[in-house]
Amino acid sequence: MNRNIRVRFAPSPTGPLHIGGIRTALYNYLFARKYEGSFILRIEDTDQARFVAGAEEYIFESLKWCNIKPDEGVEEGGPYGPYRQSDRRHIYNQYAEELVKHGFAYYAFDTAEELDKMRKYLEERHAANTSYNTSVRMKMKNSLTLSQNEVEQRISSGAPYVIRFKIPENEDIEVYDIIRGNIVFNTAVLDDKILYKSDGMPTYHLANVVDDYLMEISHVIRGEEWLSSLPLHVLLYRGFGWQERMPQFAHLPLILKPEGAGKLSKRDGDKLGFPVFPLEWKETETGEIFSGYRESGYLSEAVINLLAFLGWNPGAEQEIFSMEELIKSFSFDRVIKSGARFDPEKAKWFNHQYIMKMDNKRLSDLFMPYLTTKGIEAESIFVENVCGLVKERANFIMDIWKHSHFFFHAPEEYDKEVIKKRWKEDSPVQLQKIIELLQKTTPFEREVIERNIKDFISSNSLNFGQIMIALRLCLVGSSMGPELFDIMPLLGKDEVIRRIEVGINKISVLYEKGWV
RNA sequence: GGCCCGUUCGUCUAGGGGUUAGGACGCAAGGUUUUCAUCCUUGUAGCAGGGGUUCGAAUCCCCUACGGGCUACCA
Repeated sequence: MNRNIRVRFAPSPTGPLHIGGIRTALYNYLFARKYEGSFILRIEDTDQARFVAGAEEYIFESLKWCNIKPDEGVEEGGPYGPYRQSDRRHIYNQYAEELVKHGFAYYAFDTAEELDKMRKYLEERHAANTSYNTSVRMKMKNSLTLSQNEVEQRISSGAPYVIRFKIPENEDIEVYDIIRGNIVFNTAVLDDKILYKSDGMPTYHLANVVDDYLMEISHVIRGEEWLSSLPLHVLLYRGFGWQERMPQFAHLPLILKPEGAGKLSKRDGDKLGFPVFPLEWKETETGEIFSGYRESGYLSEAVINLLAFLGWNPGAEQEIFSMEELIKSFSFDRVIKSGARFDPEKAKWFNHQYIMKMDNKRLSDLFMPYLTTKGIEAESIFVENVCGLVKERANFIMDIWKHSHFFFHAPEEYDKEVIKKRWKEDSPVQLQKIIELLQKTTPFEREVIERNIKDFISSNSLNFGQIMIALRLCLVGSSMGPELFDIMPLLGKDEVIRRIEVGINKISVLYEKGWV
């Protein structure tokens, strides 16, 4: 590669960015980092009608959460700015005009009604193609059919017009795609796409080519949905005389719905119980809420890891990759060509892997807000220790509560099935002895407690499981959770003894009344 | 409909002429554990179909089928 690597992620702020977009951003980012190039974030907001308030901020925040940092962009600035197309609107017109001047484009004045009529007409005749193309453009109202005089008159009188690209009649356009190899398109099936809209804004096609050129983009890495417009873009580079500086293209496979047909879309997630958005998004008009990975208890590292593996793999058996490792291993020749179905179960597994190996401090920072929601206040060192004990059984951040609630409040109920199976006539007597034993246990630490209790059980020839479960019932309320010898020191001597006392009373009552 | 892209276990994938077609998720069984979870072991299941090319095809070519994308003054 003899050119500086410069790639861009170019989302349009028409709504929340979904994980397909995040993955595109990620691949761009990985590629840029790997070759020490630049990753540019460009906002493509040329469609004023589809502008959605807050969408741009959402994009920035999502990328931040994912730890994908642009080198240049709206927020970062940079030498090729501005990085928002609406802020660049003044530069596109001259390029569109240039194409007209050189005969690669033309003005068109057709109204929406006229276009409609044309399509209907062609449809009725079962035309292979109902688009504005080489075979119909000479029948429409444009600068190819109207006299120069009339064209000038219309434009100067302020009549609305667009600029369309004049597609060559019958020519094979061969383009190389890094992922797919050579692809041939015949221009006969292409249409005279609008480059410049009557509202004074360029369309994606014009803006994207002009900006990629001006920003010296070396590689265009985008979703497969753009593959069909690739020949148009190539023709545009050619029309401008920029073919020498045309970027290389890589069209990524799409992320498909977990079941059924089509690419992953907005409503799939909440329908099937997984997020499709990185961050929660609330539709301002309808108030509809779309869940996000962050709010659903996913770790951003896990999301990055699982997204990286949707359409790419390192060719080795390792599956857990940090961002640094991804950067090191990423390459286009290991990007898959076919679309990948999103698998929520595998996503869950990835998250579990990351929660298990996550540092207790960070985990507790993430878990703390959930505790606050429950009205629980706890010291962070205590929460850290709790997280350390239960993290391996949590798939999501909030699962920690499910596995640790007994650390924060004494049991109010006792699992009846467990009482029935494990509580015995003499359980209260034995537990009473354990209370006495624990009272004398100092320091109240894991090893000491364990030794004392084990000695007690064996010297009295008691059933280990029976005693331990009775004890667990008192402390936890059911037969779940980490090792009791780990739980007790965290709870503290006083609380442990108090819980056993309460447990003896309450469980005995249940047991005697035969409620179990 | 037209054009383009694709097709290996249910899902994500390894594999580029000779493999018992490998791994992961899921699922199932067993083991470990005072409990739950983790963990370990084992099992489950796949080259879309048909033609070629070849001594030999998951691998190369063609056709069919199926899936997907695009087909807007949207990106």
